[in-house]
Amino acid sequence: MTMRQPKTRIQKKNTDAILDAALDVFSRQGFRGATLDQIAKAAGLSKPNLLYYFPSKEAIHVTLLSQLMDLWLDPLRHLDPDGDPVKELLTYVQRKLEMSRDMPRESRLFANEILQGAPRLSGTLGEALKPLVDEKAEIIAAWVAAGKIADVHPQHLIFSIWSLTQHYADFDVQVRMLLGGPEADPFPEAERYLKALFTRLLTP
Amino acid sequence: MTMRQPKTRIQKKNTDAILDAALDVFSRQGFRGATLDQIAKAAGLSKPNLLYYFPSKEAIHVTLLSQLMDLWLDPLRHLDPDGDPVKELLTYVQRKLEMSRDMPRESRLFANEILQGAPRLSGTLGEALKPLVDEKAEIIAAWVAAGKIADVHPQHLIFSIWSLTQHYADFDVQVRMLLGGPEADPFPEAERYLKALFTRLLTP
DNA sequence: CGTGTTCTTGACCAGTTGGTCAAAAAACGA
DNA sequence: TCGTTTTTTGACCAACTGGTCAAGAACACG
Repeated sequence: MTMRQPKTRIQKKNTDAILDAALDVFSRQGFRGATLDQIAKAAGLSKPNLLYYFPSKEAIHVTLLSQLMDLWLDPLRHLDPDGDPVKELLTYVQRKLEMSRDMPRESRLFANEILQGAPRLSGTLGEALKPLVDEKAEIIAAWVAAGKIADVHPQHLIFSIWSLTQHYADFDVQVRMLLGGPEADPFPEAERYLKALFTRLLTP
Repeated sequence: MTMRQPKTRIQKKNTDAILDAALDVFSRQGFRGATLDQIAKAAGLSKPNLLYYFPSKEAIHVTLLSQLMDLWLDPLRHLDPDGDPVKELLTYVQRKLEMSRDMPRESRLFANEILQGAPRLSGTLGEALKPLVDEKAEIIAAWVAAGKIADVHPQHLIFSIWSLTQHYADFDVQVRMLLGGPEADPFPEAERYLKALFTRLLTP
């Protein structure tokens, strides 16, 4: 697997299977807790075959994380300084909540990495995340200054959106248990709750 | 180490050192990612000596978790149905935030366990956590019914308190990076922000 | 077809893992 | 003090870890 760009059908199929399986395993076990055997088994490949497509366990993890960062920050990028402030923020909350519902593994992968001190992510965090958050924090600060939303600390507002939405993915086991069984879907009520919360918080 | 109750000075000192070291390691690496060698080194003991005090790696982890649950739920137990509702809840928020500040390792240990699907905790979760949360959710529901706080979903309110406060421990690396450097203490501003948030959310 | 390339795998390796054990070293108690 | 108990450890083990390699199987294509 020295070639980079030209992917045959087989290459595409297998790298996808590997990354999907690795997402399963890494998101549950963390980097150190995951094993190549688990990933290989989940991908339906042999271990040497994994290492034909990726040079190392770490390479799989890094690939996963860098793909994730883009996806993960996308909703924040869409925060429009010219839109209606409260509506913009509520839309952001909802998008993030949908991501927790539809991509819980990605959320847990990210959480695991941060919990461990972000050893493989601190670079990206400073280069991709920080500038974006700074930029959006300024927009929020401008909204506050203009009296269009209530007086809130921009960064902490962003933290609260992240924590409240990602909680439903990362602590999913706990949430479902406390709401009385795995059959019930927590998300419709979560959406209502968060919408009310941020409406009351932000409306001037 | 067959005797259970009668702890000599040495036993107390060493089991404490082991549990403290294990908390460090488990909270960062998760159960599978942690090794007995890491724990032993951090505790200043040899690996066989660890296993003189605890029968297995899992036993150390289980001991930590069961000790933690008690501590962790303590602030919620203090929620007083006869107190002033908003004040009671704000006090709970503040206690939880203080725990994130003063016991971040415990918070991360818990987060790690839940992230992994709570394999070693699902029992305790159902037996200790669920009844307590059910009880306190009823108190909150009664406050809502009496019009003493705004109309919020009790369980989701509790989730939001947990997620918002624990975020400052679990995602500490990210928080500090985005606030501009590890030197600044995020907690004073976090306290102000959360107090305002829950005041606006709960005041009828 | 045939042949060159891509893909797959069984066997293997060195380092690490959780855990054992017997014997030595400390600490204790009379 | 000396014998007993508690504590500590070096040597060791089988299972597992990430990773290698050479050889075979499947595929592409003229």
